[in-house]
Amino acid sequence: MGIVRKTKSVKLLLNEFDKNSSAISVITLIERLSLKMNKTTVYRVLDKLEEDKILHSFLGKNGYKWYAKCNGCSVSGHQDAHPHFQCSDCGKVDCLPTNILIPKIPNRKVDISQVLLQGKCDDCYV
Amino acid sequence: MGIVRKTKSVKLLLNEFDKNSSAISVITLIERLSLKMNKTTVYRVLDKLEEDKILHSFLGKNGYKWYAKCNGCSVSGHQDAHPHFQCSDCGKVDCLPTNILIPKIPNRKVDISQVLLQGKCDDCYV
DNA sequence: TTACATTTGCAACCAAGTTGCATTAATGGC
DNA sequence: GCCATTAATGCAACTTGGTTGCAAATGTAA
Repeated sequence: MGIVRKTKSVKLLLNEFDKNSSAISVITLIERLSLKMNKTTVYRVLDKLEEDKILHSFLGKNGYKWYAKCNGCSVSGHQDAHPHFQCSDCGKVDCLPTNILIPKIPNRKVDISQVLLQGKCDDCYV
Repeated sequence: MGIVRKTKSVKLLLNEFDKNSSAISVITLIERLSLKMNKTTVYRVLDKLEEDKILHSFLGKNGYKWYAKCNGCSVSGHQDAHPHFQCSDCGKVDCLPTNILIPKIPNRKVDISQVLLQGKCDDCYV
């Protein structure tokens, strides 16, 4: 049903994404907001923000859930074909503005494509 | 250190991949072999088979670990740039022989690229 | 201000994967 | 084939990301 009430928890979470341009893992959010809200609330609010296409989620390298602000997504059409890049050194994750070309797969209908690239980011690349 | 001894567990696991051409989730393997070996052993043997490049692993749609036979991988060079396809209906996962073209990303060094496509497979596509 | 549905906190739970350690079983040398 | 060595296994307990049920708190429309 998405977000109905602008509660303190919703504002706190949105604020985290406003002050940070890259993706944030749920684990980090729970840790960072541990004094201000319960982990159950973190999970539930993130769920709703994703329903409303304000955030989108994906899985990082260990299967942990990450969230990032949606850019150019509407409730009707969620545009999540962009790849995500995770640094194997510092663990940071970014959404890449690039668009990956997924070739037609015979006998299959592709609905979702998830691309996770791993390597060294700008800061960690010596 | 990889596989050193050809134990019963190793043979049983390899046998599962021989009789099945698509990828198998660890969960399925543990379930299927529950009478013949412990889940700890399943995890440990799979680890070693991956070290030896006999199997390769990747994460399915819920972050669960899947394994599949390596094809054209050697201990020196592991070729895992192929995408994986998971059916959203039956859950089956296949390695696709296609090769995805990952564009150069500025300021970043890409070492691993993981592509998970989701949709309807041949059997479930009405 | 009130009423009521939505949201939250809490505690208990679930399940995938890991760890430590004592026991078992491959393997190489004889 | 037998034995000693050491890798591999089983087991039970644990870790941890994520979920659930329910009572209490809180946002909002009237």
